[in-house]
Amino acid sequence: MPELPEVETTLRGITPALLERTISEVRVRNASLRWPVTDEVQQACGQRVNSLQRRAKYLLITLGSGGLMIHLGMSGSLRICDEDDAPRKHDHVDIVLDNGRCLRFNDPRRFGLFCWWQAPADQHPLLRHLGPEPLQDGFSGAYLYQKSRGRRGPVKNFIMDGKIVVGVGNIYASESLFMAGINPARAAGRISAARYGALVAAIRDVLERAIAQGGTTLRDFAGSDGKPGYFAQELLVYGRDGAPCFQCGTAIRKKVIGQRSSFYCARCQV
DNA sequence: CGAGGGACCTGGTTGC
DNA sequence: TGCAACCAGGTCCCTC
Repeated sequence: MPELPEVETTLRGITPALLERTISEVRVRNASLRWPVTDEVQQACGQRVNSLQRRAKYLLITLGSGGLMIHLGMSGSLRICDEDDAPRKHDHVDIVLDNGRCLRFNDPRRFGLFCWWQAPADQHPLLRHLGPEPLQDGFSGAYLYQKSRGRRGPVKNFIMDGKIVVGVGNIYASESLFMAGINPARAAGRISAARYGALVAAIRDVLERAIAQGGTTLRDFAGSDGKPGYFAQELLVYGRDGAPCFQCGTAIRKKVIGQRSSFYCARCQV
């Protein structure tokens, strides 16, 4: 479900409710996520929330010592509620605050992650090998060009590889490649530096606009306030197979690349 | 090292 | 209406 804009939307939504509050309890109703939720998370109890951040699609809640890390996987979401509100189906974990409010983690498919980390967070095994953030310095056309030399695989897989750059998921990979006029199946190592410059600009542009719209709601994404994201209406190719390209009118195609559905215009994207 | 495929899950939609 | 098949916004891990 969530790509970087949806995680960023969630982060911004939950931050005011958590910041500078003390965690009174961590309630685990169902520990069987992708990795089992361990008792380590109980170290959060009694600690104050110093800050919340996002790294890639991971949410980091920094406490006085160590912190909690949450990943929403394909179907996860977070919302703020009262601690005694009746849990809904797939509400697996609660972070109960000292004011009776509660951060509730819901994840039907249970691909998500809820774990404890010890500082420094960036040395955590899941974070250590991640590439640069797409909206920060260090991510540039020159960087992508250099990293892609010798790569024979499709450029779409390349930009979705978290070791190369984080946060570009299936929707925004298709969108940014369309915006840059690059065919998603083209070998990453056979794309010029200039075209990578255009691709970086497109990735930044689409992610920033999606964040401004509160993310993309395809079927069930909602921010922490329960509201959907409105970027779906700005999608240029994703989910539009058979419909006319907005640039040239040719029917948008759908093709499986790297086991994921990809959408593109065969005429505009070379 | 890179590429490709399977794995982990539930639930909504599609097609017979 | 019933039921099976297929599909879904992620990413780790194993093999070649």
